[in-house]
Amino acid sequence: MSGRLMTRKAGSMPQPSGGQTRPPVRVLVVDDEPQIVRALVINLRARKYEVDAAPDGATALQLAAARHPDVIVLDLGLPDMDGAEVIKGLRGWTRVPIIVLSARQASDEKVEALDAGADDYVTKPFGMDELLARLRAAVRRSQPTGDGDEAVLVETDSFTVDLAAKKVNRDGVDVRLTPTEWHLLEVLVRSTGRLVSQKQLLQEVWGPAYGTETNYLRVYMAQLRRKLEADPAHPKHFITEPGMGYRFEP
Amino acid sequence: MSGRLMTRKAGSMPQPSGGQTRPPVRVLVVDDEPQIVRALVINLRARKYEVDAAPDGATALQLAAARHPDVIVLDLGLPDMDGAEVIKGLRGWTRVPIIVLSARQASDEKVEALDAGADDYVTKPFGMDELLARLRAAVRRSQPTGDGDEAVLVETDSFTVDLAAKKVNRDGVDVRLTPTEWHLLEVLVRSTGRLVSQKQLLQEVWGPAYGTETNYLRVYMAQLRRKLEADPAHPKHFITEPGMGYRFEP
DNA sequence: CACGGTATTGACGCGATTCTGACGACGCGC
DNA sequence: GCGCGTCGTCAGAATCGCGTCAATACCGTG
Repeated sequence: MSGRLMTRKAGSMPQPSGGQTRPPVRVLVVDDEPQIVRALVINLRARKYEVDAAPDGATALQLAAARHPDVIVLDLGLPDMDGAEVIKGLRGWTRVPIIVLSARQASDEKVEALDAGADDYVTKPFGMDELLARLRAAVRRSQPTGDGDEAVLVETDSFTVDLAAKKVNRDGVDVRLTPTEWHLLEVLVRSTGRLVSQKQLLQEVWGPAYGTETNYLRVYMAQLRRKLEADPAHPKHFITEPGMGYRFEP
Repeated sequence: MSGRLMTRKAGSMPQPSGGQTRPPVRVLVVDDEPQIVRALVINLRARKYEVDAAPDGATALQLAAARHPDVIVLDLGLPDMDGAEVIKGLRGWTRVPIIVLSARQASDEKVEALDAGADDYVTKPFGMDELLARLRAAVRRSQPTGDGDEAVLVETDSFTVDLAAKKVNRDGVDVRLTPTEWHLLEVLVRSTGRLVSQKQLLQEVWGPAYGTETNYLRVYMAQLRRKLEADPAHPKHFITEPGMGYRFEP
């Protein structure tokens, strides 16, 4: 085994997304130098990114189409294609963030790559910390655009919840909910299918100081059911798990 | 430094937006070194950007709130505030792209700035061409999110809002609105159908420092309704969601 | 300096929302 | 069968938020 690049910088580096409960982020690394690829793959995998690698432009375009990465790290000195061509090939159909790597310091090339559609440009040799930070920035930036106004609709057979617009529609008419009712519904819907403990619900909606006032839950759960369930006495979507908590089922 | 600090309209350089018929892009330059500011302002104005400048962090935050720039160029070595503080102050209420300038090459500082919410990091001395390219990249990136998917004309049964012309027409006659009224209407209309929280409204219209002065909202919502609603006492388009915010419905 | 228009406050009444306690129903273990 | 704990329901009381009005401060213009 060749000498690995141990670039793990200890705890000094803040990593906002935590790395633990972050939704999986897929990275496509495009470089023809094996040692660079290896270093990147090791570092990225260590930080729980899903990593694909491509050694040339053709493979890169193919993998990008097949795997739909969340961000692409692209070296410009590829054997088969000009870097700008790769970028344009990608930009023809996707807005995925592209971070360009290059050994050349020349300003012209930076301008060309950026204007071709790249999002960022890092010159080699680069600090792994910096690249990772730029990668985080690129991913963070694309989050709202990527899925900001989609997948916020949750439907059941009797009503529809729009988390973005904060609207509930039932039989074609909007249902008015009070702030507390909304908050409660939101927490439940965000954990669709999973059990949410009473303590967790109370602390989410009423604040960390509340953990035992289960009567609040009973009152507001009843109001939610009255407003949303077809038969409030026999709820089908807001399920009580006695002694444990509540569960929302679509 | 590779580039001169002179405006070079090089024909070879692709300028996607054309430069002439591009919608006006507002840039906020934050730096305490007058010569840097001057160079940037000259170059940006030559390319038809609208430019504001601030010499320190406090002014920057204030101007950002007042002028709503499309992109911010931020020097880290400000006299009054730490750079990361400025970034966080901005990120508290806006996603405007931030390009950080700094004389320090240190990787730590780059990581810190990027993780605080910056979009890009350029070290001084920098090539003007490169900075402009990164600026174009930042603006291009934010276009779809910024105002890509919203209509310029919004119609209701009693009035029409033209966001581009900044005009409201009711019963064939234009309605006069004060700047604050416009700003409020604009924010609401840009989120047509969606609920906008009072905090968000306050921070968008009055600035990031305002988050609790809900009486402002009450006063100006009343004025909007009086000017635009058929029956101000029973609004059909400017809906109050008690305890949560307001919603514009067509 | 006076003036008109605009923005910022403060005060008040009313309706809606939240809190709270009481009661009965149900399931479960003994 | 009985006691116990948990849940659902209800209604009154306390609180909060909103719309409204009016007074004051601000600011550029003539």
